[in-house]
Amino acid sequence: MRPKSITIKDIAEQAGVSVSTVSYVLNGNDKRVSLATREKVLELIQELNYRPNTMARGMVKRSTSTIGVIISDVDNSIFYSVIRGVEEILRASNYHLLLFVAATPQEEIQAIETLRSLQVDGIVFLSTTGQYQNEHLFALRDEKFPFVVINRNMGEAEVNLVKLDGVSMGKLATRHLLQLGHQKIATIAGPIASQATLVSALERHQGWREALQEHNIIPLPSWVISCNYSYRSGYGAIRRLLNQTGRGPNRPTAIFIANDTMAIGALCALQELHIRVPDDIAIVGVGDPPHAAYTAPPLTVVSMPMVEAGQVATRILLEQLNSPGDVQPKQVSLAGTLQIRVSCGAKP
Amino acid sequence: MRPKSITIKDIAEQAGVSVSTVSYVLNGNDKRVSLATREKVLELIQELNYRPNTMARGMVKRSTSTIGVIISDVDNSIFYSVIRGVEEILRASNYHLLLFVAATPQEEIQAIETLRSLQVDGIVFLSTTGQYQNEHLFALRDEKFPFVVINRNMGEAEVNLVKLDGVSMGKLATRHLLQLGHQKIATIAGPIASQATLVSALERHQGWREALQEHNIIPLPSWVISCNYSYRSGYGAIRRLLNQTGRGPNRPTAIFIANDTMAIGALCALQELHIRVPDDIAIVGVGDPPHAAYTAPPLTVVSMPMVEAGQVATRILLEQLNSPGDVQPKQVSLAGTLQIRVSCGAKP
DNA sequence: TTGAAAGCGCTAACAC
DNA sequence: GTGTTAGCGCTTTCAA
Repeated sequence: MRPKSITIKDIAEQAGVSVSTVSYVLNGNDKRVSLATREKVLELIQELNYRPNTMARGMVKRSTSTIGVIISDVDNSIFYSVIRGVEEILRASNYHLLLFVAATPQEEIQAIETLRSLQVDGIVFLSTTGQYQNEHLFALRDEKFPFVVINRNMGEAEVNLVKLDGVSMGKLATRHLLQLGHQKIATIAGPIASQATLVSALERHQGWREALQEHNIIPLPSWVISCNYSYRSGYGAIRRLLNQTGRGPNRPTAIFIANDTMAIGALCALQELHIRVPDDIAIVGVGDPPHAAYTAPPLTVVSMPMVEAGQVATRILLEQLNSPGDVQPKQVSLAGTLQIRVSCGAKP
Repeated sequence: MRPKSITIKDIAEQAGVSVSTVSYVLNGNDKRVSLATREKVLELIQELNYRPNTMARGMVKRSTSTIGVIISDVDNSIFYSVIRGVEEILRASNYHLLLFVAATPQEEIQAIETLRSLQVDGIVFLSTTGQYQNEHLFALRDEKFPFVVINRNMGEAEVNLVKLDGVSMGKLATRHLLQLGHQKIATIAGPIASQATLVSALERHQGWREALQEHNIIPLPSWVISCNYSYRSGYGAIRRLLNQTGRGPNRPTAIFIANDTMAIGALCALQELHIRVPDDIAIVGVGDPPHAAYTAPPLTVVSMPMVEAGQVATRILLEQLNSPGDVQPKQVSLAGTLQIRVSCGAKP
């Protein structure tokens, strides 16, 4: 219980006017108030260092200018990129950001409840990857509670959605390799064949395949190593790949690696085997953590526009909040950008 | 303006009781309410999916169970570590986190105002590094508004403060080198001599010096390169160092580098010069970003307990919030931890 | 141009 | 045990 602070009533009394008058000047209902009173009130506000109580205002306006952000994982550099985007837009619109971390569906449900208790105007969901339960999101939608989802597989559901287009990323990366003259392009894929198949992995893999197709290249089965996005799996993938392809003519001259973590693992394995990158083999990854520029050699990657994802999602949300009637759910797909560094041998 | 939701009044009517009764069961004033009514009320709450309005409650209780976190920079991996710590503790206490980014003093002042308008119960300030204006924090303190500051130079001011002990970090790192038998230990320092001198840099440097002293080693002036914490400066420092020391007996066999970014720059420069790490020269840094484990070779560093910093800060704040009278400001100093990897040649 | 008063959803002192 | 009621700080209709 913090101490009683100075209120609209205080300044009304001191100014010798009614609270409604003060409220008018506070809310820029300027035409209603005479210049004289307005000035007096403004002065008092300054002097007494009055600070409007957003909550009290929120009670009557039934809006807090606050939106909740629920993230599934703090330990991921994509988070702060997204948060940055969200924060930027929110700040520009005088909205505020209530941050929750929810690693499990139960926690997420709890976070939603709490956020709604706190009367947030909307929610942004940010998922890193993985499977999700979505029933509670469908419930939100049915209640017409405004929210938008970033990077989450919602099936065919009609909700506001910002997705990162894995197909185009895989394609972009692979095309780069093709343009550099590579023909035998292997891939270290994410979970595309296990019980824990991920849409992102499937999409990126598909992009690789399509790019090859564009050049009429039929990939050998031995060029594909299916992993699980982890460092270790990327590390191990190199030996598996080399074993499968042998040293003969089937040996790939380049590898498309479906995420950054595996790419760094692969880099390490290659170094241990004294296989030089990019001289002996070219490497391109997906995802651009801050350190990708500082690996040895610096990784060429397709970076994901996470800041933009945060921005777009937030804009969609605010737009909906400021639209009177029902709004059609928006779905936005964001493509990646090639960051040419050293690991493919191209000049940046 | 979101739609009117179901309120305590609704459920009171349906249950045929008064709002206060509902309020009693809501607030666990259980002894007051007969089992029968309580059950009925609880049932209705379930059924109607009633969700208490935290703001309305906050108005009367004059507490929102929300604390603000103001960070100076999103693009920093220490940020999410701290946030994680803060969030953990808050969640465990049923507090909520309102996040603001404020890169300049003006933005910070603005953020504080907004946060107070939002009636947060307290504020955690997280600074990455750099100079700060502190007047507005002193003002906060004078108003007895609860807050705690992480990693910020507050002079002698008596405020809640969590600091990262740079001296012990420098000492820890340098001692490791000494224990490995190094005698000629150079340092790439942060800004210790420029117009933008940083306390953290001074402290870490001091730690280096003290560790050498413990072994009665008098460092040569040529062993010290003063930089600015940036990648580029770390990169450039290597040539400067080598030029200063020459190839003779003064040439150091190890370097203590005052932050991770410079360490990675140095690593890169050394690689280009074909100086092997750790064989030709050992490297130890301060600060442990996620990728330090994946550099070539993996960096041995003194890591800073940022998650813990967030936890400690939050605990201090919550403690103060739950103490009736005035509380003595707490100052906590956190030491680093040695993460032994490859760049010093020691076995992990 | 200004003010009185109702009400936003909830808590808690007090009365019954 | 339960209800009445006075706020918490603010906005906004309606009347003056």
